[in-house]
Amino acid sequence: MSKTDKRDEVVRAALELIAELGFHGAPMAMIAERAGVGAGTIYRYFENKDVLIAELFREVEEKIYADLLEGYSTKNPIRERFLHLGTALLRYYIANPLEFRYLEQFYNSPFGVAHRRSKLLGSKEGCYFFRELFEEAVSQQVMKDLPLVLLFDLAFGPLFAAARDHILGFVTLDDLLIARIIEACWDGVKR
Amino acid sequence: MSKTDKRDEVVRAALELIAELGFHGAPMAMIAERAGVGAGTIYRYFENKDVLIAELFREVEEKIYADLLEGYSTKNPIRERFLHLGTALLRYYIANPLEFRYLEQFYNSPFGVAHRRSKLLGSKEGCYFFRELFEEAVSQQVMKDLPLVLLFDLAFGPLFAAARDHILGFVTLDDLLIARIIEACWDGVKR
Amino acid sequence: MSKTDKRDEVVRAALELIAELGFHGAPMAMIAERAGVGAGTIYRYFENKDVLIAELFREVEEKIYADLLEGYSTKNPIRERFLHLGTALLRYYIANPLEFRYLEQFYNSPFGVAHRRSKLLGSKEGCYFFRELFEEAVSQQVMKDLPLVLLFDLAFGPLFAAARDHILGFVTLDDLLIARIIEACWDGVKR
Amino acid sequence: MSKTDKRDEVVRAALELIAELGFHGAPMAMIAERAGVGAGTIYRYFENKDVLIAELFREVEEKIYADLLEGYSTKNPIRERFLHLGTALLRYYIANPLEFRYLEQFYNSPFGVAHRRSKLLGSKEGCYFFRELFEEAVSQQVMKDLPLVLLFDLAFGPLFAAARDHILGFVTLDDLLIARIIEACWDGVKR
DNA sequence: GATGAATGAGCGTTCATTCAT
DNA sequence: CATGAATGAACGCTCATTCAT
Repeated sequence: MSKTDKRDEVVRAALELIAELGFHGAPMAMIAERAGVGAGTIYRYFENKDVLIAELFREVEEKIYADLLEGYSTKNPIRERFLHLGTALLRYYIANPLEFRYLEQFYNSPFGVAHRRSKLLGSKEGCYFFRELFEEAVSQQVMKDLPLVLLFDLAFGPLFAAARDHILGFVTLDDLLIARIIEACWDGVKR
Repeated sequence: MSKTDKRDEVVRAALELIAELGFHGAPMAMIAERAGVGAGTIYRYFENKDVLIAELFREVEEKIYADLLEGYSTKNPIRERFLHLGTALLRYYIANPLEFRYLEQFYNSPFGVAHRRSKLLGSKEGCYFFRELFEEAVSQQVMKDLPLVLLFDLAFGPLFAAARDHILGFVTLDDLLIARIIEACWDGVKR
Repeated sequence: MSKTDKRDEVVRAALELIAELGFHGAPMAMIAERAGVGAGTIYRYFENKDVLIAELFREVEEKIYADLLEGYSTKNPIRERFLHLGTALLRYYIANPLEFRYLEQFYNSPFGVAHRRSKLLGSKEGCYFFRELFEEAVSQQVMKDLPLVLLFDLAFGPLFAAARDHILGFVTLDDLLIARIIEACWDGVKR
Repeated sequence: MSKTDKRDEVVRAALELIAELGFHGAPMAMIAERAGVGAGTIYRYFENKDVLIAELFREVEEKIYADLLEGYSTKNPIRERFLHLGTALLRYYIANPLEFRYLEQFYNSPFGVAHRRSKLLGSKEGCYFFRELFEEAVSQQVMKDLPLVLLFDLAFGPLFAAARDHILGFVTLDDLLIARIIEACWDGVKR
């Protein structure tokens, strides 16, 4: 097993266990066991548990952004771009329920609040395209004239909630439902 | 201090501390101290910490439902009823940030998932009026023809997100903004 | 067993084990076991291991100072007072080898250095009578005109070393030898 | 880097780090890094950490003895020889504070006790000249008629203490003070 | 009933040592 | 030979829960 393999196993195990059990339900020893490594090994790759959690978040976020941008073009009309991003995001969550539940854990924690704060205040790149799209949409009077934060809430609040309900088995989202949900999100933000 | 007083003090202390510090940041001993009772006393009223957490949730939920129903009449038009409930809920969250943050903690935990499951599958009363309203709205073709769960997501996802952003200081919601958010939620669910 | 009893048991166990095995050879769990209490119990009385170590030092020091001052009078001639203190100190160490070895551990550690520093710079009371005696002796030209620190080194360096050698069994100190050692210490500092 | 070079680098690094941080503050990995070798490499030269510690002590001691004997002649008068050795030793400590602090760590540890025991009981060579000098001094009635161990304590206890206080910055020893300290040590042991 | 001292399993983390490369 | 990634026992410490008072 190569060096990178061990690291990846730790990341995978942490994702699985934290998604299932939460940060506090997933002790380092359990993560190590699931990863098939010694407890001390984790600390070769991650300074401590917090760093592991933050790094795992970064990796998940990166994967998602890469996925969202596939086939995304700023030349398309705003509505189309919105539908593209929304659909891709919801699909991604549904296809990767562990990652989704991990994100839930992360956002709902001191890490998440700090992250959200720095993303809003500073110019945390990565999701620049969301901000770009929404600012353009507002300036062109295609979206409601509301603070960006609230537009995000209107657009992604339902999306996140729907993904969760699908993953928990409260509803089963097929292509049609996905499309209708994203349309409804658009209805919420559009002028 | 009467028996009921002690119990209430424990509930209040638990709400404050868990809202501020999370379940894991609020040890029983700390709750006891804040409540002004002995650590063992909590166990006279609540079998264990999980039960305290669940019971506290029940009380918060009850208070909220009572608040929402003030001035609510099933005789009013559907849209008006929706706006009433949404506005009241958002206002409640903003006015009671500790309770809101407690709910966040609760929903984002194994408790929350179990609770949501039992509410959807069984017919957990309490929020019957939401279900009534939405079912009526769907059957009268005023709302989109989507599963109830998704309509809830569309309606309350943004609301919850907006409340969180206000409480975290990312935006400041005044009466006008609140009205516009609830209108936007309506845009999301309406046909 | 009363509250104080447990605390005392912890102190006694810590003294024994640290004296025998050093700070690092005496884990908290071992101290707890020797004291006949649970591991967590120690933390009711001492915030952490460092505090336990420091507090234990304080108690030992206090006991020693009390012992030294028995029968000590500043009205006696300087030489007599010196012999009194030196003899009492050496006797104390010999009679309380665990405490002596604990002090050794303590002085030879970051704690000890910090303590020594604050004692020399600030006016850490407790051993004021040593300083008083030596300063008086210097000003009356009975002791060598050297910095106080060095006079302490000349007086107590041999004393400490002799106590250690007795405790380790390299020599057996009886009353006569004790007297001759203290005389020799006096020879070292006297003018 | 030759085999011997690596070994020497390990010894040097261990000296530095243990002197600064103590045995427990200087992990093998840290020593390896400072020495510029792999962690496993240390174990080629030293069976384990204890052996490294003991070996390092032996080397330091050897260096010191070599230094002391420079210009030392058994033909000189006893007092002069005493002053020579004492002065050279104190100067050595002051000029090599890392080695001094290492010795402190070593003496104050199970190693030190064992070493001292074997040196007194067996006839650990190396410092034979100290023993020779003192035995001669006693038999010629120049030194007090005390067990050898105690004479060592009287002579070197203050010396060691003074070196420590200089290194910790509690006093600054210049040539004059050094001379006076060694004189005072002589006062302590002389008849 | 009410208390809070006591408990000990369990946590995150370290580090001397090993061994495949 | 030399390496350093891997190990896992052991550490200091926390906290939900119990129970003698």
